[in-house]
Amino acid sequence: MSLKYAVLAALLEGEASGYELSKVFDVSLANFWPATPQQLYRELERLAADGLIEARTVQQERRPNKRLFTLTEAGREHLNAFAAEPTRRPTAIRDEFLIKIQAMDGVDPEAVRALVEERRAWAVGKLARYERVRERLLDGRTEEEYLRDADRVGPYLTLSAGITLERENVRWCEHVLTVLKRRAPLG
Amino acid sequence: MSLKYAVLAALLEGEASGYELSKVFDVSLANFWPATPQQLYRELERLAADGLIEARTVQQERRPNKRLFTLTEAGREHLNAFAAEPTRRPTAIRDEFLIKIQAMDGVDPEAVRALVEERRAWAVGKLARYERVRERLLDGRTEEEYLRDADRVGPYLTLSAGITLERENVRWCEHVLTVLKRRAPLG
DNA sequence: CGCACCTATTCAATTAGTTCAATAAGGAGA
DNA sequence: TCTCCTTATTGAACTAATTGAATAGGTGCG
Repeated sequence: MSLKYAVLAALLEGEASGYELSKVFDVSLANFWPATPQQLYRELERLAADGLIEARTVQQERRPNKRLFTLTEAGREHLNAFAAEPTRRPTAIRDEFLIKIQAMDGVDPEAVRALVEERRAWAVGKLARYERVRERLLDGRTEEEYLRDADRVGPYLTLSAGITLERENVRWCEHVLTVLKRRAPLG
Repeated sequence: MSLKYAVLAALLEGEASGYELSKVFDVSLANFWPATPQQLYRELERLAADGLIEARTVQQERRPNKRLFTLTEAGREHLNAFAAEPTRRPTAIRDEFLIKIQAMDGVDPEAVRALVEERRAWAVGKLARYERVRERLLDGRTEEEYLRDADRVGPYLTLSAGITLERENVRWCEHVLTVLKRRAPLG
């Protein structure tokens, strides 16, 4: 449903192939709408059929050919209309890890510790990657300057939401680890 | 895939009907694995067929009859085994609103402001509901006492993750609103 | 030289999730 | 009394997402 708009929004950054988008959707940018490569290729076909994006094939000599997609004017308008509408669906979070935490009291504390430690490491890594993207966007300016003067602030604001999320994630994990330590000596 | 375990984990709180679970999955508890009533009823059928939960029908005079489900010993063990395993799937967030923010630079600032304001109000409401659940769980004790002494801390820890999330959500929204105000006079 | 990995895309099958609606009885309020 | 809301569950149809694999040339490593 919204994958459509996630793809259009990703193409605001410029021309991209399905493969490039699948990298972006996997790691950095669109962390608020995950999609597998298969989903993206299908969606790109549909969007092209609807005239919201345009494809051109680029012949490559030492690589498989690729198809690069760009937003059409119709696609841009479609996206803008969507972005101006009130939000229909609330945020949906699916987190296997938190199910495990909910049920942690029936589990060996050492296994729980390992779980939380893994999560923490993962969040730390993601945070570092986000911070690097942030530095690249700011390019020497302060956040205040950037947010006052830049042409586009949307990508920066979603990024800063991601940074906050992962920062709090790390703090939460560390909190849980101290709780586990405090409870351990009793067991 | 994990809906199964989300349901089992929800039943750790005690016997419940499909209807009751659908309320819990909708609002308070399992905010990290949303599910519609239809999904829950289907999943409950499957779990009962697999012997992980047991059903009993309760005749009601002034209401439709309901079927109450409880964890079986097999179900409890199944859940514990799952919770001790390393997490396979990373957190998946699907957020239509953040797609709109990503694309906000092509949109009337007043429409964006309304969007963010709506999101803020929603987060404030959710936070208030979470805080009420928290007070009920703590029941006069301090957090430190609770986390040291309570039989089960899983539900409290997932709740506190939710509280942190919404708190930061509110702060982020307020930040974006000040950014919009600063940029508005220029347009 | 062989193996594994990267780019780049596509197909097929299956499972998961959404949407709409029907049923059925009681309670609340105009 | 008419209508709408709540409890409680079920059915069917549909769309979206996941999984696994196939293809195919190139690069890097030991």
